[in-house]
Amino acid sequence: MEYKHQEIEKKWRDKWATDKTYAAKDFDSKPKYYVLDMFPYPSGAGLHVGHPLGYIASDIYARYKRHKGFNVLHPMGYDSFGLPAEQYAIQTGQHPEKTTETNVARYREQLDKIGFSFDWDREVRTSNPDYYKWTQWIFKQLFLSYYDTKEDKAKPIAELIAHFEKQGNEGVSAHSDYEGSFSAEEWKAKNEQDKEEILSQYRITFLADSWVNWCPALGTVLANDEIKDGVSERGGHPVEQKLMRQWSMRITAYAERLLQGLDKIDFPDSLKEQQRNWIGKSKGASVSFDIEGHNGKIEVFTTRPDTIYGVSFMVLAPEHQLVNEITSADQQAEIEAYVQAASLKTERDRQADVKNITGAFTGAFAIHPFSGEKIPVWIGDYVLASYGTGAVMAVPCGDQRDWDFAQHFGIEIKNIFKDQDISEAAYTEKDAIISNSDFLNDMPAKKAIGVAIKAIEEKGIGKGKTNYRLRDAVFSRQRYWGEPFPIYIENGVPKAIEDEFLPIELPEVDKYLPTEDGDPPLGNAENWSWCRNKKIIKSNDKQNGNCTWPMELNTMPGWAGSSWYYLRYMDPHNEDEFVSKEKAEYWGQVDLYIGGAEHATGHLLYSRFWCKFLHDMGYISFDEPFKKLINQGMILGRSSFVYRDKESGKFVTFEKRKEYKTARLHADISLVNGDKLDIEAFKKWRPEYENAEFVLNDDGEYTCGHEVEKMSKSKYNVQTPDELVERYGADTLRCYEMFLGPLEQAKPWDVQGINGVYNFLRKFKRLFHDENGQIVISDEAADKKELKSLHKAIKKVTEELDRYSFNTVVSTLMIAVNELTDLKCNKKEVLEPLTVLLSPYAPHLAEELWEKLGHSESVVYQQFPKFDESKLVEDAFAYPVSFNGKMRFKIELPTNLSKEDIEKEVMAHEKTNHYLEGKDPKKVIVVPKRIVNIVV
RNA sequence: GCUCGGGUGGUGGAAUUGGUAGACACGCAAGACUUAAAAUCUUGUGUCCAUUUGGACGUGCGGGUUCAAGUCCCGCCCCGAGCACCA
Repeated sequence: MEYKHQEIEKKWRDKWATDKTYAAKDFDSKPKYYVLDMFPYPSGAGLHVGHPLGYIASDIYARYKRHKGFNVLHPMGYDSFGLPAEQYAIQTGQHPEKTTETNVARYREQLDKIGFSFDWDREVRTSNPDYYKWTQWIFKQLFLSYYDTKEDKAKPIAELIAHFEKQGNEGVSAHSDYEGSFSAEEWKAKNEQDKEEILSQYRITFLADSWVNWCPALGTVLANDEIKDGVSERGGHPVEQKLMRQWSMRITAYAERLLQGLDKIDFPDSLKEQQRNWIGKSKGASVSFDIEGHNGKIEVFTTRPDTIYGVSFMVLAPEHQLVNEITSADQQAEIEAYVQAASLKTERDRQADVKNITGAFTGAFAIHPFSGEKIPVWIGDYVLASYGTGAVMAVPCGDQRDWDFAQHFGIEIKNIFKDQDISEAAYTEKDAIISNSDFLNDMPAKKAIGVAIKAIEEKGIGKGKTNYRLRDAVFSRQRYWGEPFPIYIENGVPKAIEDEFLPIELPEVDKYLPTEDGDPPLGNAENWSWCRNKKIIKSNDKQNGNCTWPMELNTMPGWAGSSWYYLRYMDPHNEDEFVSKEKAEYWGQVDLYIGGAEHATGHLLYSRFWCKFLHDMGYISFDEPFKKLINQGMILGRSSFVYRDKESGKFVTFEKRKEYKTARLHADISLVNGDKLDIEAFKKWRPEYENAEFVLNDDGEYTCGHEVEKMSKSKYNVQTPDELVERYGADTLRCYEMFLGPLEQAKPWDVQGINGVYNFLRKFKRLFHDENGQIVISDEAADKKELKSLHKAIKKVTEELDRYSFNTVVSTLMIAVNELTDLKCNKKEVLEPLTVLLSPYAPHLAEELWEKLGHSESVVYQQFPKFDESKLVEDAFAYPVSFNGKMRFKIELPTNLSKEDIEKEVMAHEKTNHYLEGKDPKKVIVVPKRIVNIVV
């Protein structure tokens, strides 16, 4: 009897599409459940078997929840703005939209073959104007808001302006870089540019000159999370620091809430840890040091104010503003040379150079605020301009870097720790007793921190302060294929374009490279400018020249569209709102979110940030987007290698490779079966191998070497799902990908075991048929053994799915099928629920069998079978688990029995009696729930 | 260096709260059906000792708690991931 998976799967795929079987209903009496996948960037390479892993898991869960009576939202879309399509456009001139269209079509085709229960009517694409209209709109809300630190939420900037007009910036509690003060009159007297200069220091998205990561090779700026090890994450190009006028997001305003919010969401520990790390909260104090002979002060941040008497020098970052002012004449040349050298170093050089201690003395001295001592002021690139205040008070006895610096330059190292030896290294633990420190003497360090902060505050030289490592995120990119900003620049002042003109659609350009003036690609668009009559002029209308303002030429980064897409799925066709309040209220948070761990500090942090903002503005009622997150592990490729003798050019089998001088070459995995090379296929693979010669092993075969690597085209180790779907069917692929191991774990792809899963499905199908392929389903009542098998499976599958253990479910079903096959069970009473159990994993086959059972309605609408504990009791048995003067028995019994019931059960039970035969049970002791101690 | 994971047969991996370690599957071996191969089916498969019944040892290493430890506690070793001049 054949398992015609292709036929079956096509039939149901078509039916589901026609019937819109998986459409999610807005508003339903059923409870809602929202299962989301991280939407893909549609790349030209298509899907390999690693991509659908997470989608399969989420699909299984979505189907399970439907069976459990939930109204499930399970959508899919595309993160379709991005670099590859643009680079392809630069090379070929093909519009990225076209490339994207093609790739999306291919993705869709591949996805459809795997039998996902997506509600495709809700598909979104970030590059679609109907979608990015709302990305632009949200951007505007951010632009038109500031963060009130007293109410701890974002508020409209109009309220801040009203405040300025009434009483200047006095009494303003806002997250801002602005430090000056002004009265209402002074505010009103300012011109528009000056006002904006100040406002931009309050806005949540703002345009400002800031130090950014500039990647010359990509021709764009990058956010911190787009840089790994000092080079761009995409392409690995060097990155340098540059002062540029750029859009940024004041995510730092949300640092504390982003940190606190982690406690109420169910994310993997490692990911939470990464976010905590990224936010990098540290508590301490800011302290100002006077400078001898100068008005300025050096402000430092320290986590160890208790060590203030250990300060023996100060270090400023080379970029620090004061460096020029305070440098003495005789140190001028040295300092300038050092600053110059530091500015030439890329981020990467600087990191690589950590062990090299460099610095220069400014010639200036700071005054110790307590002792009044003169402290030399140095500069050094181990102090980062971007963290804290860009200056540190150096305490060599308590900080290893300071210690190294002092040692290197022969600066004094004071010891302020009682009984600690600091001759070889700094003592960095916070458990020392402080000494040589005046009023802090004899205090344990932890106590001294508080006392020191109090003293600092009383003296008016600083205050207790919390610092965050998190930086504001650069929001503009010098690229074409992204969302245009809904912004024009009027006399140097950025202004938001009214909602009625959104979306601002991407203009056509004839080339996708920067302009000759160095403007971003949008600078190539003709008449890309804003007219006072509030329209982008389409024609080359010179006479409007005096009433048009330049448009913002940057586009938004990739994470703009992906920061809120989960909301759009709730209401994808709404033309008046990004999501209606009612629908956002109904669908609420994403209950289960599945995706890769690589977005830990990017997408997952930005989405949380935007969610909190939209919550603050009253658009949505929740302030965390994702309730539970699972990171699926990467599926790695198993590369195959052939070994070519460098002299003869012969290919040497793995066993004999050491006898020759060989070079290792990747061989396409489709030419290899169980490490044995298909020699004929290999010869045909590439023309240059046509006449290849081989040194075979003793069995006359060619064995390949192998290694586990990332799946990639260039390694010839890519397995596409398509070929497997064709050969084994989507149901097999789905089961097999789950069966491979725990979802979260990285695992090498190995097609060896797929036959086992395929056989399982065939065996499942065989329960319904006789040897001739005739349906044999019996209406007879199932016996106890059959029911036990079934209910064991129901119990386990339910428990396993409830704890997201997707891999073990397959085994459980296999066991059930094996048992029922042995029992020759063909009872409808058993097969019906069993089919529903199978349905999330192998939906096509389940539908087919469900139909064979005589049902006209889809199996999708069936309730998940309920576990009946009493069905297990019948077959309870006991066995001895240890003998040590006392005999103990483990007995399988329902867990809800009382101690007395268990005793009764044990005594009454046939098999127990069998074990106890000839013995006289005296006492039964219940240890844990299901374990019974019988003392004999 | 810091933080978080993780070490179980030839392989992928099972093992709720401590309770028959190695489920399930792959691979391998033997057998059945075949002229033969493939496919399929049956049986076996942690290691060691024993011809059998059986026994001993076994979850990275060393201790400990317990009637009972892969699981809990203490001390190490190794692997993976993330962060890292963050003051």
